[in-house]
Amino acid sequence: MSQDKIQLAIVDDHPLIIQGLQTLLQDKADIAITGSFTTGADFMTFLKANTVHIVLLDITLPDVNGMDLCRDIKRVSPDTYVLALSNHNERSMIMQMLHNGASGYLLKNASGRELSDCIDEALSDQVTFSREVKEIIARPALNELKGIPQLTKREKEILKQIADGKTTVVIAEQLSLSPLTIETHRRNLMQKFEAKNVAELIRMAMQQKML
Amino acid sequence: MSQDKIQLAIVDDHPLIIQGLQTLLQDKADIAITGSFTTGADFMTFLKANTVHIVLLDITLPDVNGMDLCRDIKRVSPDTYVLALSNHNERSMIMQMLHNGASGYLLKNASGRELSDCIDEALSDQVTFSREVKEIIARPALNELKGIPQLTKREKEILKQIADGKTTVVIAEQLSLSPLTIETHRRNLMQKFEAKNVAELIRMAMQQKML
DNA sequence: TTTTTTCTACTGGTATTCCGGTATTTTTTG
DNA sequence: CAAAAAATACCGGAATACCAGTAGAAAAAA
Repeated sequence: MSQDKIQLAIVDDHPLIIQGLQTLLQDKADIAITGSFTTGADFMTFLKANTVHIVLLDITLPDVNGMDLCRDIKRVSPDTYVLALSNHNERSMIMQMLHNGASGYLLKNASGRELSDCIDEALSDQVTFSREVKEIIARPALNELKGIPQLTKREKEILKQIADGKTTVVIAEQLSLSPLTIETHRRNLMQKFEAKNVAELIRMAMQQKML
Repeated sequence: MSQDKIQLAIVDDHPLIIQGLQTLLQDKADIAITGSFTTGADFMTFLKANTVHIVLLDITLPDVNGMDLCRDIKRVSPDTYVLALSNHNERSMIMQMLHNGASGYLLKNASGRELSDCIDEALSDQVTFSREVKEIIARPALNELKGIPQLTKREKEILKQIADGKTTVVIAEQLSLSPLTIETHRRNLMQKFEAKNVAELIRMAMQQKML
């Protein structure tokens, strides 16, 4: 049985990507593409009735988000390797996918060679990344040193409320805290983003995709 | 000479997409893929020495932006049809590409069938879009009626300055206007966006991609 | 268990925004 | 040209944000 082909599935809502992956993987003699799917639900149905050794998973699907789907896959079939495919190069996204059981993370601009290597590595139970992703992971503090501020949990919470148009007093009431505390947080936020006032704060935060 | 194959080029920095396009277009007997490129510069070099009837152009390339590249292509080779391929579904982006000479605009989640149709249409000198893009173009006023406010020139100008953290007085000085005027504009902006304060105003504006 | 970070809270004062109006002039559009 | 829209400008006052500090308690990291 061990000489049977590896069963590989593709989940991606871009037909072009599916097409490209299929063509690329044709060359690999030991791999059989057992199915391709454009929604998470479709794939989950398939997975419950079939063996899938490895799945190439686009984490931005129309029906479900990649994190949840990944977790579901590992729950239904813990031995299936999940390779995340994505355009998102944010650190947090990568980390979340790994946390949810993914074996690796590739950006969609990865070369065919990289993809092929990553599949091999994943199948031999290694965690694997495309070149660009490795770079992102490599520099943890570098980003923080270079402008993008790190926010605490409370700060993120309060930032959202401010962006929502809530005043210091209202936020304080909602969180059962002193307005003075909220103000301190607001000021710390402004300092972190080097913003002169809330208007700039919100702009900065949104540009940095903190909102 | 008219029974010669159509020369088609692909410009995209995602190898997977190139792969997918190539596979897809294999079926079309009258089309020859004359080259695929991952940077705008590479393609321009090629274009200057070769005939290209139609180019599938990813408008988010690492080296140059799609608008400029499209304009350059049409300048060097006015008879080359440019089909823009993109993930961006913003109206303004579509319009800009058309304005710069593109024959059509496809989202990357278009099906192979759509792509094929669009190529045929472009080659017969029609302007062509994938289904989703058509929808975006179709509703011009619909958006405006449904929440997204129309801003006047002045309002846009002042909105930008507010987002930049400038106060009423500073903006007034810069525009040689009374602070009271700026305040009126700010208030009108907040009313249009149904925002309670500047924080919410900026969030709304950015979400609506007015900033 | 120290040390550091985060969260909490304060004083006292200034600057700015925000509100509810009103109104003239200029520009655009039917 | 007349009507509508946009840009300009004003008053007075209440609410809120912003500044420059300081500091204890709780939680997280070393």
